Amino acid sequence: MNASTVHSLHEAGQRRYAAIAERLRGEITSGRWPAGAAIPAETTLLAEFGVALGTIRQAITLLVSEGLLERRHGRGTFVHAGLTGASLLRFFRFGKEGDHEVPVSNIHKRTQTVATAELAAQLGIRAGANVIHILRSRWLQGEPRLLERIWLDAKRFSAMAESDPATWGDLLYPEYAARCGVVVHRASETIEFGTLTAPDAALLRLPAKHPCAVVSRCAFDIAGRCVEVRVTRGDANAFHYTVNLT
Amino acid sequence: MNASTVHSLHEAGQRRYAAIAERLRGEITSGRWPAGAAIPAETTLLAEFGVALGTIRQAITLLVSEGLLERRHGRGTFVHAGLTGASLLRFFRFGKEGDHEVPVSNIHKRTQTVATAELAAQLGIRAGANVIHILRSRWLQGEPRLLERIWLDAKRFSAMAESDPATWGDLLYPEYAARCGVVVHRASETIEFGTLTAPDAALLRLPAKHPCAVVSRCAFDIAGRCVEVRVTRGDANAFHYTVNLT
DNA sequence: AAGTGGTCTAGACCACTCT
DNA sequence: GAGTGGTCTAGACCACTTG
Repeated sequence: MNASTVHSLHEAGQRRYAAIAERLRGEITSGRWPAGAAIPAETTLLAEFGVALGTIRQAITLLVSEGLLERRHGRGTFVHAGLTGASLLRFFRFGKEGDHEVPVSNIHKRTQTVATAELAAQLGIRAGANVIHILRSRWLQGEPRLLERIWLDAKRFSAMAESDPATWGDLLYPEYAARCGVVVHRASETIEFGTLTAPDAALLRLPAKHPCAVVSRCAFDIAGRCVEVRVTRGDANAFHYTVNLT
Repeated sequence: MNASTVHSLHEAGQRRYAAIAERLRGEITSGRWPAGAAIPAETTLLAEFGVALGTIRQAITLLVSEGLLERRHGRGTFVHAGLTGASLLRFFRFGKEGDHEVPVSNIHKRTQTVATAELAAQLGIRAGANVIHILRSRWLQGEPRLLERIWLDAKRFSAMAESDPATWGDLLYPEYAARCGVVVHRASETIEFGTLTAPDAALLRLPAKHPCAVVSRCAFDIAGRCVEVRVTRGDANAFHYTVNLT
């Protein structure tokens, strides 16, 4: 990391703390500072950039507010470790209220196919590029509750094509991190209602055309690239979703 | 506002900026500093509390991050003005995509009734207390799209019981602010799936038992008290809702 | 004890908004 | 030009975590 241009960036009208934040952001999004790792101490950065403590702290505070960094008092500042996925499925209501058991995964299919234009646009790859497609159901209390279709860029996730699905855990995001070095940092979900096709209904042990909730998710890495597209269906009558709005 | 205790609070182990923030929070949540009003300048507060600029700024930053204050460079710091409600209904998809027209309101009923135990618990009043109940539909492109049931504490919202509904605008939150001095600061929504009763279906010009999305909202004022309970129903096939997760 | 982030000071100067 | 919030400095000291 070369600090020499920080002051010249400042001359160009940019704030010093913003210039420093941009440099740190580069270290993070490029992966040179990997998820979960500690970044240099504030006093180290202060000397490296030749600025006052307050300026370094302002830069770090900015990245903390963006969710890229986490401060831990007395220990250091760390690159945000990413989502496990467990917190993203708290929305379906099955069995006991307040029960946050992770549903068991049952992989039905893992195939390679080519991206449609729409999927390619979402994943930021070219139409016709290879993608991995996963079909799985997720079980709670011995019953299939959710049906998930997942698409991944085959190039980036080659380890997911080569490894044995039986060795995967119930949560896929830790697998992405461990096997492919891809950390999911945020996600965007769209909720709609529909009805189940006959094959999907059979997998969920529901009648064909049964009403279902459809949750379409795009998961993004720390650099803001979409890395996974996932469509989840479940019984509409067992669906509830809570959101806080400001 | 008496600043004399700030340093003594500090002695008690609390941080100075936290003690100051607590004082400012009191001015806001009590209504002494009303929504939309400017608070004293940083230099004024600095002198009043006898602390350095950085400490005042840290206190204000805390309240900004809580959504209680808004900074405007060169103009001042203001108490958050509250939600209009327009941003809360961007989620139903009707007509053209990206169209954010505000649906026209049609009041069907405004009655006084008594709170059930559940409603009273939500509104923070005693069971059996008087509440105002409003039934209205909301129209877009000449069609009824949403059916809303709204409950308000009759004591706090007496102006909504006395005024002529024909004089209300399509958005109720500005009416609450203007007529009752109640500002909606945040809201919590739960989404579920259901089917329409015959009377509700008739008002929405849909067949009885038609699938519907049910959005149940609690709206909170700046002090965190629930001031409105609202249940909205609309055609499930026209529903979509997008959320960002971190 | 050493190292980390957190708080606080006192003061200078910059950038934006309004009159 | 006057008043507001925004940036930056140089340094002191506090609170938390780990070896």
